[in-house]
Amino acid sequence: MAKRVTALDVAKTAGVSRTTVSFVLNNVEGMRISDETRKRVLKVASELNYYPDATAQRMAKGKTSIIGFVLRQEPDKAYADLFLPEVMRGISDIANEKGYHVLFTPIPPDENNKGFHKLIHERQADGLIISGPLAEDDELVQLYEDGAPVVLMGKLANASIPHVDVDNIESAKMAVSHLIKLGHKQIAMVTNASRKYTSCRDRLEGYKAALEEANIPFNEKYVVIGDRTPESGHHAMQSMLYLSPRPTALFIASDTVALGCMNALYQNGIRVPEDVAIVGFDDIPLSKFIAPPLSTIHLPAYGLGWGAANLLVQWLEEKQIPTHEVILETELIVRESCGAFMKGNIE
Amino acid sequence: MAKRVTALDVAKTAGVSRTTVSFVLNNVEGMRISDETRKRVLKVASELNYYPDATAQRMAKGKTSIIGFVLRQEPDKAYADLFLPEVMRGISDIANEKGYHVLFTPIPPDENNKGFHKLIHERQADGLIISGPLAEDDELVQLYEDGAPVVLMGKLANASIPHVDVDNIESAKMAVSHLIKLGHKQIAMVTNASRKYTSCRDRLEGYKAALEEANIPFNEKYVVIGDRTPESGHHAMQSMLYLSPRPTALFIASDTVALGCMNALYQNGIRVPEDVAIVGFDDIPLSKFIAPPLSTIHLPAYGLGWGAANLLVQWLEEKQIPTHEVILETELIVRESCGAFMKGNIE
DNA sequence: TTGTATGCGTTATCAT
DNA sequence: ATGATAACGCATACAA
Repeated sequence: MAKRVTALDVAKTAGVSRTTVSFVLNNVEGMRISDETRKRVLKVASELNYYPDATAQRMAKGKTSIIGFVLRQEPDKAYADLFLPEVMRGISDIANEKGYHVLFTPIPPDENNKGFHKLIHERQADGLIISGPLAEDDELVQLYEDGAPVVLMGKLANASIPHVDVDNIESAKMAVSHLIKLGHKQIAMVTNASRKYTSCRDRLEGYKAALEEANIPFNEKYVVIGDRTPESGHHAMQSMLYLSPRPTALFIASDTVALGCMNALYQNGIRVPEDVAIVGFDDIPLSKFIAPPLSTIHLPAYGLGWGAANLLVQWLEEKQIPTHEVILETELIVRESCGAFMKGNIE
Repeated sequence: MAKRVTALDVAKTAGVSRTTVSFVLNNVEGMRISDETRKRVLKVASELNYYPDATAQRMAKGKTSIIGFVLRQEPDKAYADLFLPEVMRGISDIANEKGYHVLFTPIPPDENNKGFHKLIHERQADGLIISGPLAEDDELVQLYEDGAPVVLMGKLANASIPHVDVDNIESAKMAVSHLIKLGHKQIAMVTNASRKYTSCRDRLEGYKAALEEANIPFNEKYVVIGDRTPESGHHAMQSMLYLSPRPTALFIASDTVALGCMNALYQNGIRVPEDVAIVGFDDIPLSKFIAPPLSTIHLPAYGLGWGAANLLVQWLEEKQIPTHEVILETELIVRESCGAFMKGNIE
């Protein structure tokens, strides 16, 4: 590879000092530089194909202009979740706009090395977006309390770390209430993730709240743990087939998991929505394309990524902790899997 | 945030010089350092919570230890493709193992700024993995010829840039031949992407080759362009419904696109595989979970990411261009959508 | 075995 | 308006 062109080379060729080059290229205010020199410097820089060295810039400026996106899940699960790509798109868009780069880093929850600390203390990134925090995560809280710019997607129970989230409780309740309104009483739930994640706990709580409101007794046997993948949904469903009475409706707190559930039903000749009604959660891009199209709770995936990145950048630029909580709206999307459009039902 | 702890702080507290600290922490060979000092330095470093500053390290070492992962697609399409996450997992795994970080950067194909050059010349990364190259991409070729470490996922027509890929022609042929073997003669194709991408051209070529081998005339009307998203598949399918004679089988060169096609069929009451047989391409993780489970060509998504990252790291470490071509195996996965298991068909 | 001195390519502060 | 120079934190060749 050709030798690097430095600012000094530009300065020499243009017959000015390094400083002047820096001023021109960075458009420093107040420094009135003759139009002629300015033009000459710009011309030379372009001719020499000069690009400032990012590392040196970081060194001098004391900031990396990198935001880290941390996935707090086992890699196989992190990547199976079809929710992820849209989130990344949201993050990328803001980063792009504000001149940041995105470092992508999966850190499994069981890793005992100090993954977060390392990222921040080594200055790999100026700040972190943490996706899917555990309900308890001391290391994370510690990091925040040390003053590190950390923003969450999802929330942490007992800490006021800035975060972007949806109202998981209310959204889950909305889904289940819809099923109740359609006349169902035996409503089971498959969770989106293991119980150690906040999002799982909250959606479960919403499920319970809806039942309670309708005076339907809660039955522990009607709750099965799904864990982010279609495979886990398939498993969950299998175990539910032998329940008696068999549920007439399912609230599945993740569309990705729901795919696996529906597959298990398909294999067993159980029809959706005729034999069992389903409402999912997330509204992943392909929910509308599967057969039958999935009724679900729409989550603003792009918005979550966008919002988290925005919060973080704000923090970094203004050097003070931004709004602590941003809650985005969700929406019930009625398609076919819940049976609302079947003959006999209104609408 | 607490003031940074530098190597100098560690040296002072331990009562040694900066150099010694550096030697101990980097385990430099040949420098016999007394066990006692070594231990003391290590202890102090740990007590002071010292982490070397990555930026400074980069500066001194002249390398960033970052590999860039570039998506050469319109963002909305890049993220819609369900093939992506597994690729990223493959890249992350290698990067993790070899001590690299991954910079994630979508660069739309129509962008006229020199996206690649910038990344390399600014030294944002030591090398780049480019996903989904266009058939012609002068800028990319230029970069490679300048000696930049660039590895492709997919291949470029007229350049010998190192790449990891599958045999798209042969794989597509395998898919179509399977449909022919099942007795189909009216076989249409929906492409995976627009014609400017190499992968699209090659899969189309494989489709033609299979037809030719079976003496089935090629019909231009039977080829419709899909473009990475379910939406595009839905569109493509709509336009195909009015074809006469209507195809009895479909080769869809992307499972993601196939989802949209199947949805259009579903809406029109056309059954798969009874009315139309389908073979997809990619074997995205959820292909086995949709209804009916999708027969498809399995692509080693994880392996492609892993392989590309591996090639790049090799290049960076050994400072010479690695093997120019790595071709991974594909496999026909027979599920239900192709109708091979229907009554009347053997197997 | 350990310490000294220099370079990496910028930015930014201070003179001129 | 422009130029000299320090500072950023680390690695390393060289000296002791």
